[in-house]
Amino acid sequence: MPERRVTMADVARKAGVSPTTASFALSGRTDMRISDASRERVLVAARELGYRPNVTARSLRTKSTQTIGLVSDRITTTPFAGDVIRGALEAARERDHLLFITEAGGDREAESSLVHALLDRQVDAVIYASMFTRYITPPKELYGRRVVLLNCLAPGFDAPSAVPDEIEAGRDAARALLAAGHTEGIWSIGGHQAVPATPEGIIAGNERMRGLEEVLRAGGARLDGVVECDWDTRDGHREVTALLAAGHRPRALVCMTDRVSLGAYQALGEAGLSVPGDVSVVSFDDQDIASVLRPALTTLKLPHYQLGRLAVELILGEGPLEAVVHRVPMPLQDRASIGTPAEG
Amino acid sequence: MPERRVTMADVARKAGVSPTTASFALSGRTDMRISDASRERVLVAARELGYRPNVTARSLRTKSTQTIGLVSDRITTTPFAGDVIRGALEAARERDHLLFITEAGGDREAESSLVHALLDRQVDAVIYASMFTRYITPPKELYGRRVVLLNCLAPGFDAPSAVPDEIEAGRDAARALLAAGHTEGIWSIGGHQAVPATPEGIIAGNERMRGLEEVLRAGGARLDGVVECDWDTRDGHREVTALLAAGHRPRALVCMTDRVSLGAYQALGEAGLSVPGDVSVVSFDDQDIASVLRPALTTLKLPHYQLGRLAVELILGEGPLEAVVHRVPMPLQDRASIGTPAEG
DNA sequence: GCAACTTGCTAATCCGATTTAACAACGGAG
DNA sequence: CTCCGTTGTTAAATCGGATTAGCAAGTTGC
Repeated sequence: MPERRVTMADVARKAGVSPTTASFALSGRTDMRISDASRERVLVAARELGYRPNVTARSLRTKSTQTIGLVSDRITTTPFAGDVIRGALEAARERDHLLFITEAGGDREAESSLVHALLDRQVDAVIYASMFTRYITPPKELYGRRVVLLNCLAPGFDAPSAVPDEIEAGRDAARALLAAGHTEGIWSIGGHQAVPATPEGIIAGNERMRGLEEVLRAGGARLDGVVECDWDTRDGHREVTALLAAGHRPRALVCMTDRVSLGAYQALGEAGLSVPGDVSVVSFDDQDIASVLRPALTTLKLPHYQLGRLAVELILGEGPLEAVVHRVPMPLQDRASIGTPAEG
Repeated sequence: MPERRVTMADVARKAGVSPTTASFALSGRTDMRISDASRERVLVAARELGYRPNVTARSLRTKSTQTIGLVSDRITTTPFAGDVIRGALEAARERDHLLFITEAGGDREAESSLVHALLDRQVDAVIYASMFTRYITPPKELYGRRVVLLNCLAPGFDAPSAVPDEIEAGRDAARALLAAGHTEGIWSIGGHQAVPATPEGIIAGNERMRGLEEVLRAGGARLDGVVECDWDTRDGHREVTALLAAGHRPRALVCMTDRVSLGAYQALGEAGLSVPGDVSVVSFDDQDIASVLRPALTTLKLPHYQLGRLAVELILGEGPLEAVVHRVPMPLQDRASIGTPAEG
């Protein structure tokens, strides 16, 4: 049976001082004068009794619970976004904070009620997270609170955002292709996701394409074509198959996700084309499959761990939060799917 | 700025009653006599003021925080185990509870300090979770507390466990093969994981193999061989390649994980063998790739969502927890990788 | 008509800390 | 020998609820 917890009163009694003195000694405040002797006695008593402060009781007075709430749509669900949680968890632990994780499944009402549940428990701050980068409107309960937006943007809402630097990732994809000598026969599979399954999901597509085209153009190259489609394996397979069937002979594919790349690999394989011998592939996201495909996929990694970590670091930083957009680099995972262009 | 929260005292004042009456009216207790008129006035006042009880303050008195802690080694990290979190989250939400998620990375000291951090915050109960099924020793801080073990077993520790029913899964794999007509040329790739990267990680392997062999034998079939190896893509690829090179001609592979299956697919493909025309494949886990491979992989799903949900349901159930092992079924995801045995 | 209940409500206390205000004891200045 | 400031300590209030004990007023019993 969990025996009664040791309270500060127990410590004070054992040390032969008042609870007030014990409190000051334990909190180590210097503005209240406690003799070294008393302080020592309290500390020893606390150690011997295995005293641990009751955070709940403390926070009733201080208002601070050393606790952060994280509200997401479905962030824990997506296969690799667990990294967001891990980054946030580690950063929180380094600072002796705990995280409430919640998931609203995209339901506004659930979102509100979860935020209430968090506020009822006196969380110090809230991280509002999205599964994919998009514009959002935070629930009204969050206005005026200490908030950081993770993987989403809310213009007009006074809070910092942490998002992947998709534009620079697009540029890096182009640079990797140019460096290997690619200047023509370059196709984008997935494009801007202009007709996406998710109407808000256009940030990643637009920004990746913008960076890609900018650097390609500056390097004297260009895109032969952009295939607009959804971003799943099936789409990649279908569209690349169609592309080849239409008589095109691409030298390099820029696939907008690793899942699209997998579909592209399958379609190329079925057509007897090899990667990267016949066709180079560069991708985005760095999901699990990327490193396991044959050949291993060169891709720009979504910095989930860093995003989670940054969100916590921002929220636990000193001073007021400023409505700044923090763009986190997407590192190039340089593997084996880019080669020199195949001969005519 | 977040204006001062509405307290029960505010509600009482507005309703013209004492805080005591307000408390009773709001908590809806029937053992204290409150007139319908007063109750109604309090409820209206609370609604108009948007009153929400301060859970922190309440729990100081009641000891219950409506909060559960989850301690895991690295559960948020593994690609698909986010489902565990989701299951737990949903079950908790249905019961108006919130979850503290923590991750100790396998470090005993970190584990202890996290459990302390949870207890300091007065969590009602703790779920101790493992990434893969294994035997564990819970940190001593958990003894005598309300605990459920998720995906792990601790003989002698007085708490229920929720684990996948690996034995039955092994049986189901065998049944699926038998049903398709396979009786010979059956190989296990991965085996018991008798020399595993993780010395504790033998439960899944042993139990899957046990169920598999039991039903195969009862069905008049048997295993031609068991290839003991680690359970990753690379291992599957290497071992199946070696198997074929040694002149064996398997009709069905039982791969111990989907990653092993992916490796097997690659090796079979390179050898010009087709799935399931030449070789059938049945697998375990049902990771993301399983449904996306070509042909889609028939596999026994690790019931992560159900495990998470069950753990919470157990912990929030009435009465004392009993040290029972709950085996959660692993449903067969019947896809396209099993066919009738190839001729001679 | 008075004791014994019932009904409806509230004052006071508690939970475990933090924090404010005040109070002894002592030393030095004048 | 006072007066004042310093030092070390503590009583009491506070945070926002839950709970216990008790108190008026109205009802019933005989």
